[in-house]
Amino acid sequence: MTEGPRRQTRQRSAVLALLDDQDGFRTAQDLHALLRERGDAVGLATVYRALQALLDDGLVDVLRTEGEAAYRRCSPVHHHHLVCRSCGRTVEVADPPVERWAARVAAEHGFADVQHQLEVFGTCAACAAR
Amino acid sequence: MTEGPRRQTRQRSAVLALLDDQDGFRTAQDLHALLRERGDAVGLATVYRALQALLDDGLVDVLRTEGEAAYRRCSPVHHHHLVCRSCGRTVEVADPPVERWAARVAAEHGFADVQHQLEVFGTCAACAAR
DNA sequence: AGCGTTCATGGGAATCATTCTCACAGATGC
DNA sequence: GCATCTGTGAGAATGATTCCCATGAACGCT
Repeated sequence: MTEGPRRQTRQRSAVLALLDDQDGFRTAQDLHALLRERGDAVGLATVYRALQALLDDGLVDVLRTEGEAAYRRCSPVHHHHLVCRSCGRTVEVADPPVERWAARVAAEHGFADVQHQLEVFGTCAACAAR
Repeated sequence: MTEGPRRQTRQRSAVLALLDDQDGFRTAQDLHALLRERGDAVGLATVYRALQALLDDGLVDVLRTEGEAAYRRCSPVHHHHLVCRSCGRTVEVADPPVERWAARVAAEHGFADVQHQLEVFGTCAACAAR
């Protein structure tokens, strides 16, 4: 999963820095447009490559719902997200019980080398008020 | 989510019948090819429309991982999947604890109208043996 | 059964995200 | 500074999904 050594370039730093400023999940296309606005333009293909690399290194999370994939900067430890359906705001949450539950259920069915992905969607307080 | 009344057509029945015969998740393209082999051909666009309708009615589950979406016939009650990474075989599992956990965590952060999606991936016993 | 309305179909074009190609630029190591 | 080798970028290519629209088939009614 973690690939060999990465070369540090202006473009990769730009993508990561931009992600740090974002609150919720952003698509590759969004990031590309934002970078262009911001002044330090990066090729679209490069944005995709940078995101793939960051994903391999566990520095971003990906969310594939409808159509396009969305990325978000995240802590490198395992966790899940609470995502607002309407504004995209996200909260990282840990879930010890689910970890154990997943491992147990998988074992019961003879599955090994287990991973899981869990996303919780809802409407956040701010959006519900509207 | 559940749309208006649906018209019952040969094509929709064919898609649903085919899904009933499948074991794991299948992409729309796969289903289209299988239907063609089987004799009762259905247009690709129609396969997509049928799957979308079935999805709205809660009769199939969708899995969006890499590239294309995969669909599978499922029971209409809420549940999750244990999916073999290598052969695609799936097992439906219920998870009362996660339900409660998700609801509680969401409430703590002021989120309402909560939904969640959880998939567990692993290598099934048969595939691990190889 | 006949009929009209309305929704579904299909095939090819259109869309859209993502990946590939390849010549060139820049990072890294010495 | 230099050689090497990976990263970049623009556009083409790919591939899944959706749109368009003329034709066909359900459904409700009589």
